[in-house]
Amino acid sequence: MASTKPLSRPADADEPAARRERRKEARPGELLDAALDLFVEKGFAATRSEEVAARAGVSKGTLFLYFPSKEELFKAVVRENISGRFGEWQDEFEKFEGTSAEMVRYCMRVWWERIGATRASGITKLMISEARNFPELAAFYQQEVIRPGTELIRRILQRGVDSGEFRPLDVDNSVYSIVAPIVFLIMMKHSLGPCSPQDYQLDPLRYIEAMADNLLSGVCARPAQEQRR
Amino acid sequence: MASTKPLSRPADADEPAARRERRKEARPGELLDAALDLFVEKGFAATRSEEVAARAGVSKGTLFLYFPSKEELFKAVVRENISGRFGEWQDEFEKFEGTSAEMVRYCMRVWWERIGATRASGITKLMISEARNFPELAAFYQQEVIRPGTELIRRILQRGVDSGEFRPLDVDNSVYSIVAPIVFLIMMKHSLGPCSPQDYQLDPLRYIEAMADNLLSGVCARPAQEQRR
Amino acid sequence: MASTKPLSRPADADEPAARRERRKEARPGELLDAALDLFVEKGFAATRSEEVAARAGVSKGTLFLYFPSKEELFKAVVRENISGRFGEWQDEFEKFEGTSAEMVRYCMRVWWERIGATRASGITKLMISEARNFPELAAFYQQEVIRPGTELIRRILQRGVDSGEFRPLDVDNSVYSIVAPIVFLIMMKHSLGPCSPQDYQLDPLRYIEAMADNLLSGVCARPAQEQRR
Amino acid sequence: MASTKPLSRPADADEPAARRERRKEARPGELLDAALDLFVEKGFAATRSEEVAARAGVSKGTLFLYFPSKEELFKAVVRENISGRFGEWQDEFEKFEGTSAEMVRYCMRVWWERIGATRASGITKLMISEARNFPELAAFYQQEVIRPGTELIRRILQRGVDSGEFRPLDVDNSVYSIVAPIVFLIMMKHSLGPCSPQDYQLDPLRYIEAMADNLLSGVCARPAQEQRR
DNA sequence: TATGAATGAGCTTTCATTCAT
DNA sequence: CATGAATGAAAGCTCATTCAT
Repeated sequence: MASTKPLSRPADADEPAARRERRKEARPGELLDAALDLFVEKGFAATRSEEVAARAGVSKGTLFLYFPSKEELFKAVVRENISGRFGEWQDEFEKFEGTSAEMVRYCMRVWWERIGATRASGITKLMISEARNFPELAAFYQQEVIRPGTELIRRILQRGVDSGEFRPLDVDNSVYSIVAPIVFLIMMKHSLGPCSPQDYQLDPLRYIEAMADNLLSGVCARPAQEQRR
Repeated sequence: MASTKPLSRPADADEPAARRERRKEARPGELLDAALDLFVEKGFAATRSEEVAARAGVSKGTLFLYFPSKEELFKAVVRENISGRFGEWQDEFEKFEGTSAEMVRYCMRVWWERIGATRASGITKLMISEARNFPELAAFYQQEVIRPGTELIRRILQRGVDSGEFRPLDVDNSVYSIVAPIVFLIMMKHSLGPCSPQDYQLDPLRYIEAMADNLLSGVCARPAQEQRR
Repeated sequence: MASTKPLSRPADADEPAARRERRKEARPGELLDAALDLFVEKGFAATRSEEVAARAGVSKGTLFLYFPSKEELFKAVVRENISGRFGEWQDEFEKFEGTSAEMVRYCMRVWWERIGATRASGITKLMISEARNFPELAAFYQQEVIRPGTELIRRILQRGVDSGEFRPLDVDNSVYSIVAPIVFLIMMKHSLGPCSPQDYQLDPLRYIEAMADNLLSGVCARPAQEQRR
Repeated sequence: MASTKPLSRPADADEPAARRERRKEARPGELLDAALDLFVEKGFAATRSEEVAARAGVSKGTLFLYFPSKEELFKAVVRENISGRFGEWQDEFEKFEGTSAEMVRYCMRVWWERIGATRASGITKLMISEARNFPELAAFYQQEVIRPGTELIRRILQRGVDSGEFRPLDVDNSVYSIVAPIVFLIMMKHSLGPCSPQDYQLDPLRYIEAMADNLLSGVCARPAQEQRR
């Protein structure tokens, strides 16, 4: 999880010939990867550019060949990792055939698999830690991630309410019943988790299961329950 | 929220005479207050000690008179603001007479009033942002806050399960159905919130209400509902 | 001439008591002195800030305590050394009782004594070397030095022409018959002079004398000459 | 003045065929041209080798193919542009048939046409700005330019004195009555001139005329004047 | 030859920390 | 106790120079 070693370019098969070329094109990506890890781990200010370069396997100077400043590097890291997957998801959910409860479960699981479990999740921690220092970026993140993300979830909930599958909800706020557990999981993964004793580590899949169960069924016992799955 | 002046200790009626001496004794506290605000806002590394001193109304030198280093200042800030209120709360809940559902609601509301709405909430953001840079502090926080906090909540849930008021739960994970919304609210308050447009600001009390509703009753419609409040 | 050693503060009599205080007030001046010498000698870009600090007897950090950047230091050096002496000179010349020829001689000699022979003359070389890199400063220098300087000299010449003591002149250009030798002398003093063999060193007073003689009398022999002095 | 493109060698009729090869041989010259312009404009230290290469239309690497270092490039620029034309001029003046006054005028005009008005004049500014940083070069310049130049002018003056056309002069210093206006004109052209308002721009030919007039006839009115030209 | 990606010494600037007053 | 001038290690960034292609 957020390995501290330079990402080995996968299966670096390198016929000695074209190596230089391939490197050149890979450089920005390798630098962004290294920067993401370090920014997430230590924060923007505490990360030294030289360290980013070193982790990407290049020298200090090379970093500045591709990014004119540490701040621009930060911006690039954020932008790079916010490839709007929301459109794709939107489609997926529009075609979804199951119940809204299934959609909620599916949504949370899929999020974990495609974002939460990957390095991209670090961006969330990054943004939360640095938003006040980079208001323009925070606004960008708000636009590109938060707004479409909450909108997507709002629709899922609204669909359930409209169909009568869900009770009438304060939809605006209920969105966070899905978002908050997800964001919390990321925070654990990237900050306190690595510092916690074994018995406090979360098991992400079970965690998500429980969050979904509680959200859908509530914790209160019910007279007659058909309940989950 | 995050006032820019040292929080005047409440009702500091300031008879002009004794002010100087009182000030002197208040110094460390004023410094810790100023430091908390700044660390929360900008992070540890990006906060300059001179700014802390200035906000506390003293000179740079004075800061180092009370705290031998910026790192020690940070630790003091964290320690100072982790008042183990859990003992007191433990008592409160032990004497609590209502249903477990009421306890959950009460717990969340009380947390908001006594922590969430105050400057102390900044500590959470601080720890999440800086845990990796201060592992000892993270462990301390784990000990003093997370462990007793989750324990407290676990008991509430367990009580409900034992009494049959709650259905059988994955109690370990369900704790986070309460914790996550709370932590998420703090994060919003201290990082993205101040950068967000008006219509994305959370209304804390309604937010908590919705979180509690959803947690207790679930979002799925029920055959016969007596539901909330 | 532009000594390469730190200017020893003269007779540093320093009663041990007030030293810190006195230093503090002297710092900016000492730094400006050091910077002037080095900028004149090596040019702006080739002068390292640390060297300026060292020559002023302080550390690198201290320099930036008084001047926010190397460029601001440069500007301060130029401004500091352009104390508009032209007003004072204007008066002096207005009250001048002798012939216009005497005025020309006096003007050149006085310039040498009060500017040329002092460190202030370095500013001229500095501006000429760096004007293209600091157009705003060049404009400032144009305004504050060149314009009033040429104006002053133009009046002297015009006075001579008006009184019939001088022949009708192309006054606009003739101004440079006085300015050019002066500027040239500075250039020699600050650039090639220190690199030239002994026998090519100018003797400033004789040089000025010759320039004035030639300007006033011309080099061509005259039928009947009362000539110089 | 100081064109921003490599000066195309005159009449480079460019039959498309042979261009490539010719280019190759022209490389060093183009680099020297570009370097001269930039060194004159910005000084040695502030000129980036990449910019020199770019202006010469080649890559950074190519520059170092022809010149082993920036310093060597600088030296080459100076050497290249110090063509000892003095031999040729010497001959010209030896055969000169007119009066010594005419020689002085001719000398100044010719200098302007053949040096002053060309890019070669930049060398003077360059040497004056950088002499202290390149003492060996300064010595070289002294040898190759200053010494023969002043010698040449000294002979002109001495000829006039010997023939009785000029009055007895301090010949050593009087040389600078010719040199100083010339050098001053260059300085204006290359440093403050481009930063000055329109009305402070010199008209070189009139300027030279006035300098020569004043030098030959002096500014003082004469009883009977046969005067100039 | 020519290129331009890569390097790293070196420079400007910052800021935690010290200490004379 | 309190100050703030002074320090210098450390960080961001530049650019002359190298070298694989």
